Amino acid sequence: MVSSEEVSPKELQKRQSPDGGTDTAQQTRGSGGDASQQEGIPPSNAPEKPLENTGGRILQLDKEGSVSSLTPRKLSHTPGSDLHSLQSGQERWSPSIMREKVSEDGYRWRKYGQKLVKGNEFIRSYYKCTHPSCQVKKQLECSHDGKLADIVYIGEHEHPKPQPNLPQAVGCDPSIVEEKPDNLLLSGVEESQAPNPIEPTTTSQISTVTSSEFVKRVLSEPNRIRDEIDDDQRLKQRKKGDCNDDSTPLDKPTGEPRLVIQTKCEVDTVSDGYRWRKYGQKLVKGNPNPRMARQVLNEEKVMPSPIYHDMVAYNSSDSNIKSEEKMNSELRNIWKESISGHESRSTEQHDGESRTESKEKSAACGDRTITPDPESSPYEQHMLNSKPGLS
DNA sequence: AAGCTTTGACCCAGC
DNA sequence: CGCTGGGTCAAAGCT
Repeated sequence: MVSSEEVSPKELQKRQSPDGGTDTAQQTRGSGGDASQQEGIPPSNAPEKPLENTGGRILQLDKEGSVSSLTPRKLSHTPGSDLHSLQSGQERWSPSIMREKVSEDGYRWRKYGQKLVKGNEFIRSYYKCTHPSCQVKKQLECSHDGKLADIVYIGEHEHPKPQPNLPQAVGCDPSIVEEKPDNLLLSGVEESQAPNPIEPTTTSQISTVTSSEFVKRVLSEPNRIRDEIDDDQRLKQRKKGDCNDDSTPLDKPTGEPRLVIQTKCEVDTVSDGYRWRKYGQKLVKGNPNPRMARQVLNEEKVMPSPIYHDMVAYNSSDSNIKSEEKMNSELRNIWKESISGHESRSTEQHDGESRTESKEKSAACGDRTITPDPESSPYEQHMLNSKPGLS
């Protein structure tokens, strides 16, 4: 909505329509209407998403986080564009992102709903994996600005990723970008974030089930990812054990606790990369309805600019939970260790950041900051370490 | 023509 | 028991 650029017919429509444009009208119950534009995600129509650049860089991945392919179709700012911009530091892409959009996670997603969640702060989009037998879902929350607030994955893909080369429908996961080898940004992002979660310490333990694979992918390097992914997935699945191969383990509503790891991506001006920070983690019980989690999230996500990312893991057994606890303690240790090693690094980065935009970020994040929470810290540390695309 | 997004409405769980 | 809010459905429209 904000955009002042071209207005697609649809947009016009929306604007004209009562709801459409302005959204946020609360759609408490029905969602519909409004947010569509903000979403920006779906490229298909929404040209408007304002990219956000903070200081020349875009902090947000698209809402979808996806990186769409660059084929030029309509221009719009799409989410992906942001990424690009990030990279190039400027323009929106023109790309058509719509259909060509590639989900970073490598899967295809279909949007089946959108809703304005409480407070209207964020618009939540619901996506389902288009794979016939896959019931994985993901929820993207975007701020009005079009910034990606957070992503929640529900379930795990039990199927191989669609061919990367094939045009992806929609999805974008900010977090994952493996699909595009080229994307520096993306790769940067991915890597940065990836490393963390996956780190054996954290990831594997934490998100044993679900997101693990996802995370992994993210972590893994863009290039090799593809090949590895399949293997990884398999391995993970095996590890999971409790989950059946084909079924969607996660989606089971029945009281399986799920672990939601909330991470935020920040642009590190200094290193020129991205850093992912864990800013929250919670175990959500009950049905997939992330309500509880949401509350927490809302609290946490305060800042618009950074990219937030939630990883959700479903734990099917208590044992998992326990392991998590263990993990926590382990993490603490790790964290301590890392602090010594990291500290220098992380601090440096911070410092660097502070020079430029960092202020914004820090300001933003700073609030929520991840305090030395034993749990979070480790993650954070990892993230910090992780270097954006290099390494 | 197929697939996807949009969006209003419905359903259901939690309070 | 009613209200609120989140998740999903499904028709319509668009690419």
